[in-house]
Amino acid sequence: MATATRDRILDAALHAFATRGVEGTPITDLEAAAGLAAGSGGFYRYFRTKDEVLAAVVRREMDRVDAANLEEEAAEPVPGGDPSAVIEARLGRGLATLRSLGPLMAILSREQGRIPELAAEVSERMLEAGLRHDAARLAPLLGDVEAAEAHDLVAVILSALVGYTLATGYFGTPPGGVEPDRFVAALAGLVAPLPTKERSL
Amino acid sequence: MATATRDRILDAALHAFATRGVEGTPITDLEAAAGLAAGSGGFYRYFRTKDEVLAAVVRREMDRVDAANLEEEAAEPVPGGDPSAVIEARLGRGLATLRSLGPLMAILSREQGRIPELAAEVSERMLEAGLRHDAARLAPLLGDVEAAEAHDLVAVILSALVGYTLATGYFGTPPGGVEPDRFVAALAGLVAPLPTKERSL
DNA sequence: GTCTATATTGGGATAGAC
DNA sequence: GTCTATCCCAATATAGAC
Repeated sequence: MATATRDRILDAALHAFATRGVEGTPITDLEAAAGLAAGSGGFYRYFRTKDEVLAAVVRREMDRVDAANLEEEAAEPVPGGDPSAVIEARLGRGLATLRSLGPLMAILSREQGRIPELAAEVSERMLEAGLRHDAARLAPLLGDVEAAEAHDLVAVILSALVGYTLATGYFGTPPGGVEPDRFVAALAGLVAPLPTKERSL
Repeated sequence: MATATRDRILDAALHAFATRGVEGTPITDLEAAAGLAAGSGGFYRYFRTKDEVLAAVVRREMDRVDAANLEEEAAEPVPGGDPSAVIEARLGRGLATLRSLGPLMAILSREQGRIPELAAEVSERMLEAGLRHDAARLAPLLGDVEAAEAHDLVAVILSALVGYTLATGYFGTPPGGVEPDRFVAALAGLVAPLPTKERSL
């Protein structure tokens, strides 16, 4: 099985880059973690540079999450029922998705603008596309809220989820000691009281 | 003036660490930016290692913000008036403070848990203390909201501000293209409709 | 307090055998 | 496809003159 080694390098890189950073991870370590002899050039059979692995790792994670999102949405039941319950459920799933992206977010946090093309790609695929998608799904749930307002609202909600996830990752403990369930409940408590379609009927 | 050089090293380190990371910044560069000859050991007259500069930079920034916060609060007028206007004004100031912390946040994002003691110090001084402080100031504005709810609520608000600031810093553009004023307005629009003291009277 | 010069090391990358 | 061996450079850190 030829490419199994390549996948093991990617697995090792995802974990090592997230915990110790790209600069902080010698290629030697990736070789060792992938079952190659440390210090041998084995790595270079699969990637030319460390940044090439980085890009491959990031793209593989994005693909993985896209696929998971598609699957999840296909499994989602018809959206009938109490809009505020729908909103809370969606917030919970959104937070779970972000948490599954923990290692990727840790890597991006560290690398920041070092590779602008990669940052732009992530911004578009993970942030902006998700934002448009969520705004389109939220709007029909709200009554007399303009589309532009729904857009800003989703930006606020997404920022809250991202900020919570990042802060938890940085410090190892959630801000204020607020556990995920309570966080989602508090956020839903802010969003749900808006005039929803049910109530405005 | 003996310590002027030390301050210039700190200035250079704050900027360089924020943009290129600690690992990505050779001590040589700090020397050059501080007006010393690159490659000379001039740096070592003031700091023993790069991590020692890092800690000094982080603490200086925290001190600076603490001082600014104290000053700002002393200048704040008596909180009479419309609670929702007070809330929006506070959110705006909170976001401005976070943006002034941009370089520090960029540094912390990159370093993550590499120096746990430093991370714990920042978590307590910048996040947890601010959260307790804000919760104590928000609670009297809200009517029939429990103290525990106010606490969770402030965690959500702070997460939103942090997420917005970090995302803007990472990608160079605010999430969804929502500019700070509109972001604050949207967030205030979520918080202000809660039962405030004025309305419940 | 700052310089020139340099010792030293860690790690990226390659050549060529197996 | 993986190994041993090695080249090479960048960057930390020090010694000692000025």
